[in-house]
Amino acid sequence: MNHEETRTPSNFIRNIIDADIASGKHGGRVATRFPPEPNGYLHIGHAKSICLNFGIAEDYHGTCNLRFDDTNPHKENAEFVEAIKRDVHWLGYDWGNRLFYASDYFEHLYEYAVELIKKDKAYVCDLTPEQTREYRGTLTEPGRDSPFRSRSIEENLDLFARMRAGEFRDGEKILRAKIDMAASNMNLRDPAIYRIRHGVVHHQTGEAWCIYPMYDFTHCLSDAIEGITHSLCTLEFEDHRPLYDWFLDTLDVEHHPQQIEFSRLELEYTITSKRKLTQLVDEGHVEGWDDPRMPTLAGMRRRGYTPASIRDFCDRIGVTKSTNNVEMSVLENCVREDLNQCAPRRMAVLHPLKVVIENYPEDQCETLQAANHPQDESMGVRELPFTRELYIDREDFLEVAPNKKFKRLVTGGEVRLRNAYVIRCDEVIKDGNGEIIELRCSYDPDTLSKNPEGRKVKGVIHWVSAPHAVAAEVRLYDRLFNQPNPGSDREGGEFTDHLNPESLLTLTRCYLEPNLKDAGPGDFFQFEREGYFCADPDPSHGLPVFNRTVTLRDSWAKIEKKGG
RNA sequence: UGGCGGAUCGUCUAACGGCAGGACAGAGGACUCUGACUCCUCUAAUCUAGGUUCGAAUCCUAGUCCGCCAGCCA
Repeated sequence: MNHEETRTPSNFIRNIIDADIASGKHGGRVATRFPPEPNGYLHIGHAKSICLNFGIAEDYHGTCNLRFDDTNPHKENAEFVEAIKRDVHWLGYDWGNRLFYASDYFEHLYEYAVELIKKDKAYVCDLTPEQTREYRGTLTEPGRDSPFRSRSIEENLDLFARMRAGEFRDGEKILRAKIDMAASNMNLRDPAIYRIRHGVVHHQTGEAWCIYPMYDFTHCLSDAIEGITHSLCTLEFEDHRPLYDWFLDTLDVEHHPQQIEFSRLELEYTITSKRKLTQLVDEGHVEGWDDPRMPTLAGMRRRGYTPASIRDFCDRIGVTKSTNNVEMSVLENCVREDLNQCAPRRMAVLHPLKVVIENYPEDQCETLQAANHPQDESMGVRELPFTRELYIDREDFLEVAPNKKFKRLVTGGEVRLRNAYVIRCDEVIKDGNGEIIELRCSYDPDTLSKNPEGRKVKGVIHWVSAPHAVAAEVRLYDRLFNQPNPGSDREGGEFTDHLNPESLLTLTRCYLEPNLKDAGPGDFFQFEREGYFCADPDPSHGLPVFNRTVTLRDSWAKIEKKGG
């Protein structure tokens, strides 16, 4: 196959859609929807669904609605609604004028419920929640009919109207679909479709309602009302499909969308359960929903992940029904690939070690030029001040080379200062504790943008001019959990037991090249030889803060590891 | 012990009865003023057992293992 332009690989859902279009089903129309409940922030798992639904709409010249599944006001709020809209937009998708709320349909849904009652397919039930559970039976035993199952249509109509009017307390009555208490599929054992909820203010409908429809009843009808053709959801709703179809077959609706289920994204070393993410925030294990260690879109944005890299990731992991556990390296590769192309290069010293160039004039300051990108000239150049006193990274100097492969600075050895001169280390200055505090070096004036005569200098290290350096705080992030599957509590432990205590390392004394002084929130860079970083919106103690998005691929670390 | 679903290189995924391919990871090498990037080479898979067929990852039969379901959550 040589369809290089075909970026989006095919999958079983697209195959179904292709077949539907070929057969003329839905008149060849494609309409999807992304239906989050506004009870938390969007995470990487939602990104998979967003890319799937909006991606299909784009490729098939169809539509994709953003619909808030807001039928449980108890857990939802307007802050989440706004955050979700912001994150979908940030990811690069636009719902145009197709923003909906399930609550837009509350009146319509109520009428459908009345229709169900009139068809003798729903009844008001007075059983307590405990009794309902007892009557439901178990996985292996059938349930028993509720004693209220045989109420007359007239009585049900009256009772349901009075439920709406607020005549009954929470839990006193529910409206149930009349299906089959002996069904092997538990969802069909007369599921609840309306419950009573007093005293909650719904973020959209306020106090207009005291009864709220359940998911199963709401979702299929919302899809039908919006003319959705393919209703894509995750695997745990597979058992609900017969119920989805039952409502649409029983009621008089114009469209009957097709529900198709795919497997949830599982990512190594992370969790994507909303309950658990909420717990991380509430218990203060992280700083908030947008903590750069969170797998939320808000967190990933703050961490420096680009929308393009997340979309690319979603393309690469594919869509199937099989259980999966995607390696972190796939995600990391996606950001590196994107950032490598578009991130300007800068120099930043994370663990400063003072270097004095003894043969460089004390009052001299040269302005050197450096490319913003080694492969992309269009990104231009920047200026770098070079002076007698510099900082290099402590990790780039060792008194004695540990092995022949070590290319950095050693006592008496030479190294190239990136974009500048070759220097030699002549003397090591230590404090009373034997700690190295300064290096005395000399430079070769004849090595600016050319190789030294008669010898080879293999190593190149980064540096900043001491008097020009911008002090900054740099935060190095590592995985939030130290277990590949922190969410699967096999041994009955809490998932928080697997939190990585070293997920955040804050460096408070870093020195950046002066060009970084004007970086604005969200600006991203490659700090050469260190990784990709982006400017955090909140300064710390007056210092600019940079977050490490991801390290560079590091083959030296592998060599070191093997050698040690 | 009920119902529904799943199983292909280490990981993710392709194949629609006809050469098991790609990506990530891993190994080796080339290049390099980033131990980055790029380039080249290599390693590596059809859950098991039968059957149908000229030919099976794909169809059939019987197993095995894994996931989901007993909210007035979604």
